[in-house]
Amino acid sequence: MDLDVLSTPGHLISLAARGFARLSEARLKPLGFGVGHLPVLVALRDGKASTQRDLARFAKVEQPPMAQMLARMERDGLIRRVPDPADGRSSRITLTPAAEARLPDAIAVLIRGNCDVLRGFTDAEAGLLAALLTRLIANLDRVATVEASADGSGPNTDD
Amino acid sequence: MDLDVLSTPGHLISLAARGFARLSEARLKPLGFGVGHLPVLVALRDGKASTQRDLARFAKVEQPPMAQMLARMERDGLIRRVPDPADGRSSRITLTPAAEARLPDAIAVLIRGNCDVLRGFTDAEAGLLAALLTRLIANLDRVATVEASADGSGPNTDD
DNA sequence: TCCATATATATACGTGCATATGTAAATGCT
DNA sequence: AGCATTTACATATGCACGTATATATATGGA
Repeated sequence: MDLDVLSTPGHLISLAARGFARLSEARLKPLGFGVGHLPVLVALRDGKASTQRDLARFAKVEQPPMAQMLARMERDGLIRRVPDPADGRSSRITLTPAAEARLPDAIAVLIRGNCDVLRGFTDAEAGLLAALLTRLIANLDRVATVEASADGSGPNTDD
Repeated sequence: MDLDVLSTPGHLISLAARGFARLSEARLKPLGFGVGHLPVLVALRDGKASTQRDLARFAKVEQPPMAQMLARMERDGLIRRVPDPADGRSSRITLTPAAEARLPDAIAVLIRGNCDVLRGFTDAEAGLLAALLTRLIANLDRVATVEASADGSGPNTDD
């Protein structure tokens, strides 16, 4: 039961994620993007979100990290923020033309990375991996919800 | 080809890794451990490594992050460092009794997390996921090696 | 209308990871 | 032996992520 811990899906996923992030980061850097930018860029381009809050939800990160990322992306000329005329607390976020122009290349880079990493996989195997991961993520979300409602911060644990 | 990027194994793996890390972090915190500590703890307990360099290699992280983690682990009473009498540059790193005593609980926590996350998976599916991830990681290592030798820092790109 | 609450964002701080670079000890070659 | 190189580690800096908390604007109920 000892070495086993480092052979579990949990640890393998962590290794895979760090490796893939490192690879993608290196390839995206020449384009002026980072790996974490992509959900934001895609959401903005597709109109799936335009506020910090919605972007955080879309990317499944907390609000402060999203705020920091948006600050860096604004600093680097990838996005613009204009105060929302209807809500003094909020800003509408838009892609800059430069970011939009380079986005297809960034997506292509990530697609290529996926192909590289799935070398030797049949289409069925690649699909199976995605399906298994999707189920695992669903379990993760479920467990996170349960833990959150049982961590003492919620008023009713007997829902 | 647009929404697709966020449905690729690369992105799914990233999501799964963050979710699993968050879950494990929350569960390990009461034991005084962090997720990243486990490879170090296991390697030290099993005698797989005892220097900073070997620990970094074992955990597959770079040397500076490992140095920082060891500094925090030493600060938190998980490890001790004694100067290597045979090599003035190096230190031998050992687990403290307290850390060793709590390690089995930490491993149990991670095993449980894996079980939670694999809920609904057959043994065959869990094994398949691990096998696919292992192959993916091998591809990742291969690509990383190729990119490293082609990034301009090497003297000969025509090996 | 006014105040309590909810919401959107900002800030502070800690961790994990990366790269780039500095320092000191060991090693090797002449 | 002496000096260049390699090695082990330390430090500086930056990004991504998390929690905890502050601030400002909306909003809703008495």
